Amino acid sequence: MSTDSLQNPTMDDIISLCKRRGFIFQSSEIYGGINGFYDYGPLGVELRKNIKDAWWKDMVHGREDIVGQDASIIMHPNIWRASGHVDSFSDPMVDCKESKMRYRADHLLWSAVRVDGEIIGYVSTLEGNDQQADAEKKAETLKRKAAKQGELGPIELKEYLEATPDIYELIPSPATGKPGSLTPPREFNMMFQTFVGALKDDSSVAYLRPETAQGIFANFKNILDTARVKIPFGIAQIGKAFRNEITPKNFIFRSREFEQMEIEYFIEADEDAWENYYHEWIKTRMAWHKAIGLKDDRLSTHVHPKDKLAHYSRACTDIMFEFPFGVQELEGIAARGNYDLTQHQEHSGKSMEYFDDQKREKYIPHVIEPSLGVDRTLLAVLCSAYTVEEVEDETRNVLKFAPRIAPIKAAILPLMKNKPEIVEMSKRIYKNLSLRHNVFYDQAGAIGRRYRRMDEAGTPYCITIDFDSLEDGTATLRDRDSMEQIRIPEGELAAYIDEKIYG
RNA sequence: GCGGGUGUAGUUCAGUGGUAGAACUCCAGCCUUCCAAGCUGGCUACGUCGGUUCGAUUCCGUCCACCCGCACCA
Repeated sequence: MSTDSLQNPTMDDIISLCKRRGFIFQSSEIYGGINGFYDYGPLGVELRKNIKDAWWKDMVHGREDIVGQDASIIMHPNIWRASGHVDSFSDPMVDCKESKMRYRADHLLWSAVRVDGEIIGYVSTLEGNDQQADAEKKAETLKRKAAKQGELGPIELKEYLEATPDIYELIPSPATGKPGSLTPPREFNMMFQTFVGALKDDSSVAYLRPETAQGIFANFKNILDTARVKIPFGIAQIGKAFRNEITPKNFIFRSREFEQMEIEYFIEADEDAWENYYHEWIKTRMAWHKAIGLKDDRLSTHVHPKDKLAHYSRACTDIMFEFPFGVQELEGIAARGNYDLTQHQEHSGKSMEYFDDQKREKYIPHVIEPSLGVDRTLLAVLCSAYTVEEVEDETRNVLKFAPRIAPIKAAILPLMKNKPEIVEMSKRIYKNLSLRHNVFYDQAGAIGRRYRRMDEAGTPYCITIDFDSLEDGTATLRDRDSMEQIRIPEGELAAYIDEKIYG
């Protein structure tokens, strides 16, 4: 039987399949949907759970140096002041009414233009390498147009936020070069707000967490005191996070409610210690992505240039995946120094220091943070698994999931549904296997059709019971990818599937 | 937020100012010893609200959602 892989799937292919087979639905669909939210159906929830379980098993259970936790979604609002999210997540934006361009207010720079000390107008530019040169050039032009003689004063660029309201309308739009079209800075807060308690006032404002990481830092001391951990060690967490994105897009890739799998890995505070851990984590995480079935040739890394890093950050590498809509970030691995713990020590007034028995000294540990999106990973898994093959002039849709993360591990299919003995044996096998795996029983339709149904659900094994089974106690086990069949005694089915799933 | 496009069955698409049709899927039955077979029957749709009209799925507007650009993405 010859098989050929056809071209890569488009997002439409993926979305349509997700809907058709019950992986992912638009949230609140019967009410017209809600932008940026998605629901997981019967197959989706299994796939998602398996991905999370694989991560937890490999990163927590499979390692002696990492423990888990699960912090609440709503936490003390001061956590988000300490982390910087209250300030940095509310980016003030400026719109140009003329050109319809939108700018971050801290990226839009301006300066008064003085000739012999007298203000003759304003210039604006965008943050960038040549911002000063650009502004000075514009100032020259302005001076020439105004036909002014005299000495041009120095151009001192300031952020738009530093302008007073009466100056907003004098600053020219970078797009049009003319003043009068820029709006005042407007807040776009990315954190969802709610109120804790019955009273709706400023003192009861709380936030849905925009990341899970801070819940780990906030519990650092508790875990240090109870879990008998020693540097280096990590705390892992899987949980929902919420961001009120301006523009959610690309299906579940950027949604407003999503789930993260994060580790804060605490290490010595020496300035030269972090680099080894950092590179080790990049390797570990990259290997994990390949192990759950992401296509090797679609994975890559992106190293953040030093000048783009936050001031506290030592280094950051993203693991990228080639989605149908482009190469995008899957996971970020950041060396964050001890910024977060230090911030919480300052804001909470509680010590975040660790006493190192070996070194006989106290320090605030540094941290490496591998942070991964569950939904993005799931989408990458779907993109990697989706295969269209040509089989004897028919096309076959197959999701080639690694057996470990496949939603359904095996389907039990009686070859005929109107032969009681075959049905009885099939149900017995189904019941047995269902004790340890998510298996599926299907007796409707021709056998070929049932195989194809399972192919599109990504089920790695189909077990078929026929007349021979009644005679010799074996069943046919059909492999999803090769479509080849072998006969296995009923009693060995469970062990065979175990072996394939867990290695 | 802006510009453009789209919205009819589970999916992919036809079509109409007099309330709709296909293919595949799905369900039931018959048949069938292994890769979407056949036969019979069946379920299921005009995104929302409003306007025009005797009558709107169709024309117009609104909202919602999706897609493509732009901008944004700690």
